Amino acid sequence: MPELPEVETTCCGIRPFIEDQRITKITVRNYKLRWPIPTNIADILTGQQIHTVKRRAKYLLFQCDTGTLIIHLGMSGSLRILDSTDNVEKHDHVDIVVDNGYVLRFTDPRRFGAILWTEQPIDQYKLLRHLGPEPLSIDFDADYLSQQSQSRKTSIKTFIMDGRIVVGVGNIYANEALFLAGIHPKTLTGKMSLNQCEKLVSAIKNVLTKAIAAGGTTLKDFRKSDGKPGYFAQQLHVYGRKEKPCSICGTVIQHYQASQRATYFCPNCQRHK
DNA sequence: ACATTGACCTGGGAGC
DNA sequence: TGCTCCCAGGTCAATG
Repeated sequence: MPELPEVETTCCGIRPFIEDQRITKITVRNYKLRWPIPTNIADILTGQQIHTVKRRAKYLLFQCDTGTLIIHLGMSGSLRILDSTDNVEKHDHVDIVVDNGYVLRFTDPRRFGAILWTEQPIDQYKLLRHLGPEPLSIDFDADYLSQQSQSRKTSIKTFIMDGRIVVGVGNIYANEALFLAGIHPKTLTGKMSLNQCEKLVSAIKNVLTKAIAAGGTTLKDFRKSDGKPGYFAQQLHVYGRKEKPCSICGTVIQHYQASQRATYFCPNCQRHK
């Protein structure tokens, strides 16, 4: 589910309640996520202080005294701040209680999420080591995208969803960014002009920034840390709009499957070049 | 080295 | 009402 804007929204939402707090209790109700939660996680973390709460790609990173707690929301995960551990529901897998009394609760129906622990420097950790630049950083620009795209042989949509190229762009925002840039999703990366790369980089930064401002996109499961949905779904131009008219030109939005991912585009606004 | 596919899970909606 | 099938925001690991 959550792409960069949803993870960023979560990060900013929980930070004021969690940063600088000490962990007083951890309850794990189900250890089986994408990878098993370390069985000794409560022993390791109880009593440790959380110094910072940060986001890298779609990972949430909690820098503690002796290492980093890593949380990924997978497809259906969310983290909420609660003021008690009451009303535990079916998919509420983990509670982290801190000494101001608040509870950070991890909920994830599909259990594609992950909760891990490492004592390594975080950028050397296996899952983060090969990640590309943050899309909202100055390192992600048209020259970079153009340079990376030359040697590769795949579609531009697959390319911008590859975390080794740029992080945080999932299926929703890949569709939206290509629409905003006027680029057909099947365009081969090697055929991208520098001008197209410029348009695409701006479109990615633009759509992610606006989605963060709206609190992310809630299609189904995503909840902000206060339990409310994000409102960016109202601003989607193509994602999920199969057979509806394009909001710009009225042409019917087309749809196809590409490596098991739904792809949506306007055949008029996004012509093959 | 790169590109593609399968796998991991649950729940909701469509269609019969 | 109930069953079956298909689909969903991610991404690693295995395969070609």
